[in-house]
Amino acid sequence: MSDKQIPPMEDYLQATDDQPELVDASEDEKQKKDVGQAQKAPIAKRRKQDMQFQQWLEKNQREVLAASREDMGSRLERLEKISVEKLLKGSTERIIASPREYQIDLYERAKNENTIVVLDTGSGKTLIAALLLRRVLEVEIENRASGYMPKTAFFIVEKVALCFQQHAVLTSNLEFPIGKIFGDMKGEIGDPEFWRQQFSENMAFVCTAQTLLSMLGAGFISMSQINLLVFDEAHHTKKNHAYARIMEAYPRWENERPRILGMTASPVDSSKADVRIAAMDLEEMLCSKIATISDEALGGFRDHRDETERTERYEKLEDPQHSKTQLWEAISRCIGSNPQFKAHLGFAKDASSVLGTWCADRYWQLLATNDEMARLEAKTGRDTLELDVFDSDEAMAAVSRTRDIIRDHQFGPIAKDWSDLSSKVKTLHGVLENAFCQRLSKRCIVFVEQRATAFLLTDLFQQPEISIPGMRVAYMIGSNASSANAANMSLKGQVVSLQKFKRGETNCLFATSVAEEGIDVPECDVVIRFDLCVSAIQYIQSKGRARQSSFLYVTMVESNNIYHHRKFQQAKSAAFELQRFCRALPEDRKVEDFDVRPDVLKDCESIITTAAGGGLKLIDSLACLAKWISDQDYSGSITKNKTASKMFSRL
DNA sequence: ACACCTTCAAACGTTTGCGG
DNA sequence: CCGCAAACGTTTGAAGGTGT
Repeated sequence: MSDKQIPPMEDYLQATDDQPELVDASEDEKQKKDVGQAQKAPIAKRRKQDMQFQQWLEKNQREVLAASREDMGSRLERLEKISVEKLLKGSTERIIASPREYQIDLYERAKNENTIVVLDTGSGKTLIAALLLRRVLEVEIENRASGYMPKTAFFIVEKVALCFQQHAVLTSNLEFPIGKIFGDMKGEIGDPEFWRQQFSENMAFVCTAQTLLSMLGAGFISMSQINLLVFDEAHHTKKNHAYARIMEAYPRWENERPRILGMTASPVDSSKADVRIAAMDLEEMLCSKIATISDEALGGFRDHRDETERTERYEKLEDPQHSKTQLWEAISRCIGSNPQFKAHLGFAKDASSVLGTWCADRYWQLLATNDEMARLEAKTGRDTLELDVFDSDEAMAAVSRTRDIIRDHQFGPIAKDWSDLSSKVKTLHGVLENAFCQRLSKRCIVFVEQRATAFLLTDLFQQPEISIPGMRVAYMIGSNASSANAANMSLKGQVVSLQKFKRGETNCLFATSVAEEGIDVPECDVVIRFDLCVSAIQYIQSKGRARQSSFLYVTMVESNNIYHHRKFQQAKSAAFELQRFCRALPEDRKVEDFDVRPDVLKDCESIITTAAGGGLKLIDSLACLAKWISDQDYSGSITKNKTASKMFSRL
């Protein structure tokens, strides 16, 4: 394992010490990777290394220059090539210099007690966290100088992408060394030496919840060594979510405990329970008090806002049973029994109703051109392998027959009168046309429920028959490959398409719920909910997307559908209720010393205490045990965590 | 119960670039 | 010219949440 470590920097720095001032500290990591091969090299080789470094430097500078330029066109093809980290780095500016009054206000409160800050996305939650972090780290430096045990601050996020983003923001705003941890560091994780080094180098970390949890479990760090916990999107703290598990380790009754700052746009995200109870549960879980600000406090920042909220009605949709296309029938006859295609068939049937027959057929066309088809074919072969050979052949033949059907099918253009598009799509087209042609909107986000819908709509609005001048579409969806769908997007793909949207290369984004959290596009001034918005949090979050002075929020509701209307009204009133609750004075809902109800903490007691001092919960103990065994390395028979953990999970 | 969404980690596969 | 290793992408599995 030790031979896989990254070679030390010294060799390299010596070789290039003619230009040390050009070495930006934040680039160290990349450098190490780029020139990691630099070892004890003969002169000639060293010169070559120098040259490579020079080239790398130049390349890097070109990229930085390009990033700072507002020159879209020439960057278009480059964008895909730059690493995720680079992409995010170029887009952050220094924000800490100019805090607003309400931010100072909330910061003061967070300084004195555990707080959950409730603010709309885009109104600078991160800035409050940065202020608090700076303060805590300053105190920490003093403490360390007077000989106290060193402590570390953690900024906990939920997604890897946010980890990059927040790290970029924090490092560009604070002078302190901040590390970044997420699950991608395969070799280093589980190596105590690595962590010791990390802790000595950095005073704060941005990390995903999971990784912090495993660190706590393995005893690399304990709660007593932490001075600050910042939870991004804190409303996730519930049930057995990683946030909640971290909080289980939190010493609730001691004085010397980490300060907590939760940040969220809306403290609850369920629609069934009473919002007040849910919000109080959250306060209990996080041992914190909810704090927010009134509209007046937001002041001029929001006064000139001209919000319009509208509901668009569309004609009742066709029954999926009656709108099936001929192509669908043909394919269904062919592979209807293949479970691999069930999802596709189901979606296509719905699509023919919700989006229109043209889209439904188009779906198959896109599916066939994608590699998806080949994959499904291969999977069909694998799945049926154990069965009868005859069955297997039969299934494979059906798949390839389907391919032929799709290939031979005549895919016409969209009909002139749009009769093969659904009323919903036509309405959406009208709204978008209005937005881009008359309002001259800059950016628009359309939220949909399913990923394939986003994919299809993106394709649809690129068709010449229907496209709107000046509108450039893209889509953004999550990255679960396993769910059988033509549409897919890796983490990098998400970042790239979001960056393009921010920069204006695309100005209309079709997105699933991934985009509801975390992203922040200031220019965005139109938000459309294509599928019904079902819960209060969706309503708040998607409204919070936009913070342009004139801003349009459109919800699409089926006309004469009483259920839709009621659902929407419920979400709206819940959102209103929640707002009122948060703005009530804290005294009205005081949680006395966080007397935690027993049922909230019923299975929190730690059952094992490791030598390193980490309390283990039952849920983590198996993994830990498996790891310990794999560390022992019994003659290579059990070398992988997974093997061991599978063994134990059978017990 | 089920289908849908999300996440992370680990295991594979493929490309690319370098050195012998 | 060939072979190896790093980087990157893809697939799989397990977990969690939500809502009908």
